[in-house]
Amino acid sequence: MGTKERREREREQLRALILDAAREMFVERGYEGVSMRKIAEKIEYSPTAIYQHFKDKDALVREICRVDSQKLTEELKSSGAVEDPMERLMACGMAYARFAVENPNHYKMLFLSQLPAAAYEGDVAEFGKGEPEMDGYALLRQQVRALGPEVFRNPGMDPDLVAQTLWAGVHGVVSLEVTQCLQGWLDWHPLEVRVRTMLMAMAAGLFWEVR
Amino acid sequence: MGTKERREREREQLRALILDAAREMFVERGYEGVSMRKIAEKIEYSPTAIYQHFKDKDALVREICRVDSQKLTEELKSSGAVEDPMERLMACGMAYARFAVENPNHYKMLFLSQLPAAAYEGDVAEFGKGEPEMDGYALLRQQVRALGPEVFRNPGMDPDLVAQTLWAGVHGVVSLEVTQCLQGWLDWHPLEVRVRTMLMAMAAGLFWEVR
DNA sequence: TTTATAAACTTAACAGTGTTATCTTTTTCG
DNA sequence: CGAAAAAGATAACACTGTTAAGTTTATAAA
Repeated sequence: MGTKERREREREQLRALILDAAREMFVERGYEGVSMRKIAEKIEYSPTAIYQHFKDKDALVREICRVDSQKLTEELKSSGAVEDPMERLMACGMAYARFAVENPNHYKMLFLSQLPAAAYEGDVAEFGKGEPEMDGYALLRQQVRALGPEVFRNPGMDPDLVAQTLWAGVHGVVSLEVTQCLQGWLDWHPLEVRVRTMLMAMAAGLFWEVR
Repeated sequence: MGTKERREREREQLRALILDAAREMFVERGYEGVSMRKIAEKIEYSPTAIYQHFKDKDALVREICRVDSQKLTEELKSSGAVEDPMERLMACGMAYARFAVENPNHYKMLFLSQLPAAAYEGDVAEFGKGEPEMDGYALLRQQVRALGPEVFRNPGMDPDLVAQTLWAGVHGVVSLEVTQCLQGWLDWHPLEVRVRTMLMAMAAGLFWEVR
């Protein structure tokens, strides 16, 4: 009588197979560089088989992003080991930047395309939102709050605004890096220097008593 | 024998026609939303006619970007009217952000795709000095230098690094805006608040005596 | 003016894309 | 067993960027 369970399990296995193959290919060649047909070829199924598990290419990519953005959150959580709240925040920013340059195609799909926007309209998207364990932004906000309101240069400033500014700052540096938009005619300082400078500048600008 | 001149002029006219039609369409629908065939249809030529003026779609987009990034530089130059160097720098940042949100598709093509990168590889020498983005960046650097070295919190800091950090900061805010990546996931503060906060934070972090 | 030539332009095609209607095969269950 | 359903494949549609080959048109030479 466990046939139904087995069917369900097999279905899940194929879904996982698709996701794994697609992930690998997207990581290597980016969104545009991967076609449904090539994914199908890799897993030795017909292209239509994929459509029984994902509505379309975007839904597939979105699912990969959803899962992998949790990996980003995991990376960020590694900064939790740092004692000092301010240094922890800096470590979090550096971890973020590291993830981005080590997974440029993932990063592009996550934060440089408008795919997810349309995606998160659905229901599964809300999954984990607001919980620091699963939501990278929530983690960041928590870390900002942990600094205590007394370190804010502007006492009335919303911690959310601070968090959003910090995020945008690091995002700005790494996104200019991963899309090598201005490579060649600008003498960029090394990435790590730029990230560190950005973090230091924002920290010194937003908070008291930094170094 | 002005026939040759006339031919050249007519050729230039068609080129301009293509550019204008393509620009309008790209502005409205973005890179992916516009096909060579649709451009051709709009100007009432066959698709191949376009290829006599531009090597491929990327070259066409690149040319549009090249011209229009000059417009960005013009916008930035408008901040020159402001007397105080620090306030001028802030005005420049606000102008940059304004351009981005008013021309989101242009901004995406300029700084959120890797098109230009691949483009400028071939003929850096040709573009080189007069490169519009270069001018925009040069303008920013000039404004940073105009502050004088005594306002740098870190006296030894390279003005280029400062300029690159400022750019990245504003770019981070507006790029998260134009790709509405995290729309719905996050309760964003209004864009203008975020840009202003970013500029204030970086200014306060990088320089002395801000407000 | 007629003709060769070069430029402009189009047609038709190639190889690819995401997606889906239709069909076939396989599996489950009464 | 046979019916029902699920899984999967084939073949097609309507696109895409791009180009080889052919056609028209305008120029320059004879």
